[in-house]
Amino acid sequence: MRRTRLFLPTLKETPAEATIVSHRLMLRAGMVRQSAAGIYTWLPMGLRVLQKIAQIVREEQDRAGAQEVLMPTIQSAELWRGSGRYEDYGKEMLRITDRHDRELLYGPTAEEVITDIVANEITSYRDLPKNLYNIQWKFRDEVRPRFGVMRGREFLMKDNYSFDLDKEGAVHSYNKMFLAYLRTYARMGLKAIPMAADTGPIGGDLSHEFIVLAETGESAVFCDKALLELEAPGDDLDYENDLQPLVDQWTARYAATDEMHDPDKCDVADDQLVTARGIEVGHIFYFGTKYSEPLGAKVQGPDGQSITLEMGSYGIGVSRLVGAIIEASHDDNGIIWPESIAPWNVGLINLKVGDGDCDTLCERIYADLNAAGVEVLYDDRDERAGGKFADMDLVGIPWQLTVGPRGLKDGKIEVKRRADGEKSEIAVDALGDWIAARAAS
RNA sequence: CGGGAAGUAGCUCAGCCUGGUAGAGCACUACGUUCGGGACGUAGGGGCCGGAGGUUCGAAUCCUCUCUUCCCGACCA
Repeated sequence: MRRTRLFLPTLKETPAEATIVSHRLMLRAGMVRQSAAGIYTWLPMGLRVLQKIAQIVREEQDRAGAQEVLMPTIQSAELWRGSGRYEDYGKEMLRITDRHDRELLYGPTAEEVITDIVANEITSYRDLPKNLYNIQWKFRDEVRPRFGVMRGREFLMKDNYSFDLDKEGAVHSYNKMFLAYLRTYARMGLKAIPMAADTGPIGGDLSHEFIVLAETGESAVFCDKALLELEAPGDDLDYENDLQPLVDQWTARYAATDEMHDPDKCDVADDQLVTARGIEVGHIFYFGTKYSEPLGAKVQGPDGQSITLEMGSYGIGVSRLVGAIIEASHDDNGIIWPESIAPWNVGLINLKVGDGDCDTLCERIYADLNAAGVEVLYDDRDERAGGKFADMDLVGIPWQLTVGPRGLKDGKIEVKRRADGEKSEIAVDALGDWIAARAAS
C-alpha cells in the first residue's frame, strides 16, 4: 500500500476524550474514530488489524473442529421469551420495535438463535457433536462505555456453541475450546491466563475467563506465578485425544479474578502469588441443558429415547483484543504490533521523494516485497524525515526499511526492528535474501 | 444508576468572571528557503461559539431548559 493513497489520518496530538493508552494510540494511529459513545468506525488500518485477529481466531476454531456460520445481529424477542431471558437481560439489551410493532433486539449474544437452529435441524444423535461459531457484531447497552474499543457498546465477538449428547462429550468440547483459546492468544503474542469465573447471566457450573495481564486491566487478578511460565499447546495438539490432562495443567494452579478470589482457599505462597490487573479477552461456559431444555433442542438416541442436548458457549472479544494487544505492546512512540497481526509487516520509507535513485530503488523494493507476498506500507509522501519516522513508529510496523541518499552512496539501506528499536544496515545487493526471509516468516 | 466535569476551526485549547468586530498553536492550501528522527518565512482558506428559549440597544460571554461527550463509583465479551 502506498501511503499517498492510503486513508490513514494520524494525529500528532491526543484527542481529549482518550484516557488509556490503547485508546489514545488507536485514535492517533488513525485506526478508529468514535461515532457515538461506545460505537466506533474502523478505518483501514484498524480494520486490517481487526481482520487479522479474526482470522487467527477463525483458524484456531476450525482446527479445533468448530464450523463457521453467520447469525443475524437483529433477533426476535419471541426467541428470547422462549428461554426466559427477554425479561431477565435487563437494560443492557437494546430493544427495537419494527413498523409492525414486532419486538426485536440487537443481539448481545446468540444462544437462543443457534439453539433454535440446532433444535430445528438436528434430530439424530448421529449428527452430534456439533460446534458452531460466528464472528459477528454484538451490542450491549453498557451503562458506561469507556476505554475505547475495550468497553464499547458495539463490539465484534467470536461466539460459539457446542452441542453434545452427554456431559462427558460436553466437557470434551469445553476442553477443546479451552486449549484452542490458549493457542489463539499465544499466536497474537499474548499470554492469557485462564481463571475460574462466575457464570453470570449465561448460567452454568463450569466456566473460565481468559485474562491478559495489563496495568490498565479492569479487574484485579490473583494467580500462581508458575502459570506465567506455562506454554500454550503446540501444533502437534490432537483435539481427539483425551485433553483433560493438558487442561488440568492449567486449572490445577490457583488463578482467580477478584470476584472469585478467596484468600482462605488460596494456597499459593506469598512469593509465588502474582497480584495484578487483567483484561478479560475470552470467557467459556459449560451450562448443560439450560437453553436446550426450554428451547426444545433434543435428538433421538440409538434406543429411540429423546435426549436433551448438553451445551457450552465460548466467547472471544475480537475488537477488545485490538485494545488489549496495544495495552500489552507499546512504547512512548506508539504501537508495537506482533508480526502475526501487524497491519503491514514492513514499512518502507523513502527519505527523499523526487530523488531519482531513491525513487527507483524504493519502487523496486516495493514491487519485490509485494511479489514475495510481504505486506508493505510504502511511505512515498514528500514529507520531512522526522514525520515519516514518527508515523511509522506510531503505526507500529514491525520492520522498517529506510532508503535515503546518505546510505545509498555506500549501497546500503537501514533496517529497523520496531520491537526493540535495533537498527542495522544491509547492502542493497543483499535485499533479496532479506525479503525472502520476511516472506518465509 | 448515583456523583463530578466539559462542549468555541479537523486536533489541542484561550476568550466567559467584568456583554460591544471570534483568537492562538498544530493541521490544511500556495510560494520560497530548508530537508537522515514531527523545520522556518510570507500569504491564504476554514466557525450559526452543541441546540432551543429568555434578559439586553447588543450574548461565545448572563439566565432557563435540552442534547451530547468524558471522568469517578456500583454492573459486564
